[in-house]
Amino acid sequence: MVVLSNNDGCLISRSDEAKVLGFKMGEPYHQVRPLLELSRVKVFSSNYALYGDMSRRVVQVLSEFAAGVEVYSIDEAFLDFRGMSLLAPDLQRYGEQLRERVWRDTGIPTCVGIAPSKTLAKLANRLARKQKSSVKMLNNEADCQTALAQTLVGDVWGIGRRYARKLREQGIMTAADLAAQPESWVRRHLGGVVGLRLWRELHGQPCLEWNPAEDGDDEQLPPATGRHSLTHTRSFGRPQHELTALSEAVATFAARTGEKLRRHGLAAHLVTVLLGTDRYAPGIDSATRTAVAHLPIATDDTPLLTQAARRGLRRLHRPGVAYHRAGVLLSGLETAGQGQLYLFTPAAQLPPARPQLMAALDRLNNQFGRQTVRLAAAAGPKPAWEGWRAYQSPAYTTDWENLWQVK
DNA sequence: TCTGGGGTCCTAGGACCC
DNA sequence: TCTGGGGTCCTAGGACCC
Repeated sequence: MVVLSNNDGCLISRSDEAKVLGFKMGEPYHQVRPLLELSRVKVFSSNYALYGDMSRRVVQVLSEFAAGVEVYSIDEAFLDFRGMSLLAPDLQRYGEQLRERVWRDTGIPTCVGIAPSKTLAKLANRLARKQKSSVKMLNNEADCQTALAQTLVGDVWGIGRRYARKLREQGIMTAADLAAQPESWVRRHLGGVVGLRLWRELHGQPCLEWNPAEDGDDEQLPPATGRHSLTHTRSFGRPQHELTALSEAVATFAARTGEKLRRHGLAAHLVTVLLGTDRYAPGIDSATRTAVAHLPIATDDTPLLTQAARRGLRRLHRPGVAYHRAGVLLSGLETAGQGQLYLFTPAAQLPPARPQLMAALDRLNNQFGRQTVRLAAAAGPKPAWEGWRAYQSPAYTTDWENLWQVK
């Protein structure tokens, strides 16, 4: 079985059998499609509503096992065991219990890595998965050394393809080799302070921030370091030239960013529009061009965001150019309703804030489906630029139509 | 017809300011 | 030989993560 990226573009997830058959992560679907059919591999479009909901359920279980849970990605979380008085053997057992509970309540298999730093915990988790032991603990010098020696340098969290190659060229093959380098060398060759943090983390010295889940049924958490930006971008099903179509796309994307903003209780000062040509066309100085609009006061109001985004688009758009991708990026984020007051402009002249209207909009769209109510500037149900999703599985846990079927 | 999307952090050059 | 120094903003790009 394989799962495809948005627009059914690339292979982004593969079962063990598909891996054995030689299908690679990130391979373009259209290139391997005949081979997939020949091998009778089941193909699925990605289904983020389903994954998001299952992820939420797993996190719910995790939060019963530690005071602090940091949701790092859709399928990973850090648990804060500081201050817990469990001794090593009990900690191991605790990890196993956690895993059993997640399995029982969600049917999702997990692995647990326990270590003094995030980077070492990731490394331990990886070994747990490889060694089929499900829980791996690194709580003394000897175990850490063994684990580092068993890990290729490219498999360390924070070492990507480029750094891995560079390190290998220097004869640094394993995480242990990297940890053995002098600090100054690491600082010089591995992106400055970024590399330094990584190196210290490998030595069991926590250097990465603890960012607990913002979630918050009851907030007694440290100040949210929060996110700095929020985007919605899409590749088009086919290239778009016309300002009208692009404008509809950008308005639709702006509305999505507005929804995300309100869900997180944030407001944005800066609205960036991105417009991209064909990334794969040879020779063209392709790439993405951007335009930024500054809002006088931070807002989470969809009409204002849309207006700003469309203004930016008009500045970017060149007639006759084939655009393959567009997006809206919001930055300069702050907590909604806690913004700087405006000194010189009388309140009556400020852009209108319509929290109730936005709340009503979100309620309707949550209840009756995305885009049930939208701005006229946004695109209708089947826009020309929308891509494919040919093999979508049902979102059983979130889609009320499917819930009825299950009944 | 055809190659994902959402993030973070860091660096650099050009245009501009005083 | 020799060209000020300290800023900001904008845009772009490189590295990494999932």
